[in-house]
Amino acid sequence: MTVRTRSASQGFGDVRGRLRSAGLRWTPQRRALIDVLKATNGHVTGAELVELCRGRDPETTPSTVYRTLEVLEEIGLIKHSHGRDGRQEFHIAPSSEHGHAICESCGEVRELSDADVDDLVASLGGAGFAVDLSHLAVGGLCHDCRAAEVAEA
Amino acid sequence: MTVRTRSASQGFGDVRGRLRSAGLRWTPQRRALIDVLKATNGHVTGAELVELCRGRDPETTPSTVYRTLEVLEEIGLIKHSHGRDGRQEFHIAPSSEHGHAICESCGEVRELSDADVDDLVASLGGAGFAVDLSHLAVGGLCHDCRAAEVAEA
DNA sequence: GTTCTTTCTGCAATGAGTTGCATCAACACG
DNA sequence: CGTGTTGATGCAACTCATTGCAGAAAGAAC
Repeated sequence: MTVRTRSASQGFGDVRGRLRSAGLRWTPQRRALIDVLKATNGHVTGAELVELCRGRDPETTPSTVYRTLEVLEEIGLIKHSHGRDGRQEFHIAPSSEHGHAICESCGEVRELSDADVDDLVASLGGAGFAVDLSHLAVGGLCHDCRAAEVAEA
Repeated sequence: MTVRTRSASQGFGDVRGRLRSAGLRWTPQRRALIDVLKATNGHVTGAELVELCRGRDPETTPSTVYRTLEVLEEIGLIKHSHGRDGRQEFHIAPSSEHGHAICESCGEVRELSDADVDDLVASLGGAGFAVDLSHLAVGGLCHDCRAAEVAEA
């Protein structure tokens, strides 16, 4: 059913088809947002996406952007999580689910490997809790920022 | 320096003194919020706290509540994290730091044990990332909700 | 108790994100 | 190509949270 490739941007090839087969529509606004998403590599906040869309079409309204993001998440094209300040961060859906480690000082995001979380997933799984890796966010300090804090003290 | 006890509510015994020794002030508004916090056991959102404070004093303004929460977090009395919807959740500071597993369906929150996260902390620590356990949030489905979803399908 | 310093409060404005509702337009069908 | 159905859009209003600023008041000193 689902074709699995390694490329994260693979899914962007036939968004229209994916929407249609879900009974959803292909509109200029959605096309614009997808173009914007294609052009970003990494993680973007909702507000940033609204701004970027406004760059293409100044008429863009936030509600449409956020609703479209919801839809795109439903069809598995993107994922969102929440940064340390509680703001949404979107990223194009990876081929495999993964969590994120976010530096609370500089905001740097790194992806968690399976090895990082295996034990946690197993431990909670044993307790009946099914972990949703895509929503796993670990706060902390990255190597550089920790070094900087130590130097300060 | 810091007296360590097992009781999470221990710290609430001398908030006034703790504030004073940090050059901060003891005001009616802060007293009200602390009373409210004492009365909650578990996790509360910012908005809920504002509402609860309004119950005691209808004049309460959000900015004061949020700023006081910030102060209380600075002196280590409470901690906050972000729920699956990005809203803040506050809880009285535990004797030991711990993460949370949040059910994305029913919102149930359970605390993570050290055993749950040991491997993750070690793994990231090896890569130079210092995990802040109090900000660790794992999304997923609790036992009951997972059973319900399976039954639906 | 009066005075002074400095923090805190409350207001008003702002930003991020969400929602209800009337209107509009994809797109399937004839 | 015309038409009808249904999903999408845009607006306006709303919630949660944050911030700048002027005035209020806690607490220390006298």
